[in-house]
Amino acid sequence: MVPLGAKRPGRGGRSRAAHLGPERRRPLILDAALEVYVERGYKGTSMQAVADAAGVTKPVVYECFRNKDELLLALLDREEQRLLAAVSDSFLTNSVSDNLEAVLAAGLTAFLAGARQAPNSWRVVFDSGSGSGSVVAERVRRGREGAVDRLRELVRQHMVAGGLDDIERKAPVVAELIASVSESCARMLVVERYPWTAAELATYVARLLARGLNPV
Amino acid sequence: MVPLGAKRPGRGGRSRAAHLGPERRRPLILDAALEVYVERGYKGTSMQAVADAAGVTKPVVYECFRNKDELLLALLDREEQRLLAAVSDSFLTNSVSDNLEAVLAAGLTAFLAGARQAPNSWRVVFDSGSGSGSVVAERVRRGREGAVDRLRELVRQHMVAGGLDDIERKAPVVAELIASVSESCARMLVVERYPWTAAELATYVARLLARGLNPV
DNA sequence: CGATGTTCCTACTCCTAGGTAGGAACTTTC
DNA sequence: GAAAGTTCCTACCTAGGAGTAGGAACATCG
Repeated sequence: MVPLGAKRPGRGGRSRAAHLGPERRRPLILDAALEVYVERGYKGTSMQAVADAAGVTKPVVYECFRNKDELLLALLDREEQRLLAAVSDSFLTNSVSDNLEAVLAAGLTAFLAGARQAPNSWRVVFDSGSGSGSVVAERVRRGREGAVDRLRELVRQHMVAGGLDDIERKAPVVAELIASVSESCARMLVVERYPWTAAELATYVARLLARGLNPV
Repeated sequence: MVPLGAKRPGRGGRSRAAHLGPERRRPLILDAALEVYVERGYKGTSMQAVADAAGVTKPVVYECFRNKDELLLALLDREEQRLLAAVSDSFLTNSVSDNLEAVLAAGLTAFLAGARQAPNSWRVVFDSGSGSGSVVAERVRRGREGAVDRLRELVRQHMVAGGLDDIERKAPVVAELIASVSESCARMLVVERYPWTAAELATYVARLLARGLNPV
């Protein structure tokens, strides 16, 4: 009906997208999805919006991901990997001892430095909390739970070594506290942009926690 | 998708709802909305679902609240009041001194007891975080921000009294930490149902924080 | 160049959820 | 009991987003 030529409804003023195929297109779609997700949140991340941001039309997105859930889970996977990679990087520059404060400081520094190095990844993984619809939220929850489980074991060992009482009840609490404090610190740096470096904040908070945890 | 086979259009098998009028109906709608919100989350809280839960049809809901945002904001207001009332109640049973640990313990006990006493209110106010669409999320954010502001002043005073350095940079961090630790504790009690009483947990955590904050 | 297979785009369908119009049922008042 | 005023319900409209069918543009290979 309308002779293509100028531009039409779907695309703004763009011409036809490059001939890449699903394999090579997929990472680009994820990039676009990340961008949209970060600046428009879960609700604003429609398939149409992602397609637009990728300079492509919806069916192309659907050739790369079967549906919206798969897209978002794939995004979550990728950004989680990125974040873990960044954390690993930072870990290598921090030697770990067996004293609680040092372990906390090193781990927290790595975590915060990773978050600051890949802020968008951080937002996807941690700022999705409840908002995300069912599937994504559930995955985030499981991921966090796994981290807290490991943290709890670590805390328990330190408590045993320190000769504390009532460990079975206290360790889970302390692990949760450390987790939420870590997330809170990351939010201060990434979202609120407090004027601290990752190492500074980690050191300060680790000392605070370690002092509180050590027996009087 | 919906197997509306045996069911009929609007109401299931219910008769006509009582003749109450907007004024008297409004609180009932809020009750229904709370119930739906708590068990189905933000996304699941459609006007239809609220109407069903209230034993009423959509237009009745719209006579009580102009639109969905107004409904949810009204709900947020009401539950926030409930929560504050519960917190005030608990405060009366805890005398406050000028020593940091005692102040923290008293405040935290009140907060946790309030959360446990009105768990559904707590969920609406604190568990809505990012999920809620724009308006509600924004209100929650502002409410939290106000609380952190007050907390920061309190922390600053204590730091001044303690003769600490770099207060302008540290006070905001500590205030944020206390806030997120408080929320984390409330989640342990209300959502995860850890086997602690409010007072126990508050005392334990307050000691931990106070020790960490006091100068060596 | 023409045939073949891939990749992309236009143009739909379907469905959900917000929101509304207008009439039916009830209550109150005389 | 009938008129008047409320309150409620049925039935609809609409926007927007998930997901799809089928054809147009491209690339590649002969």
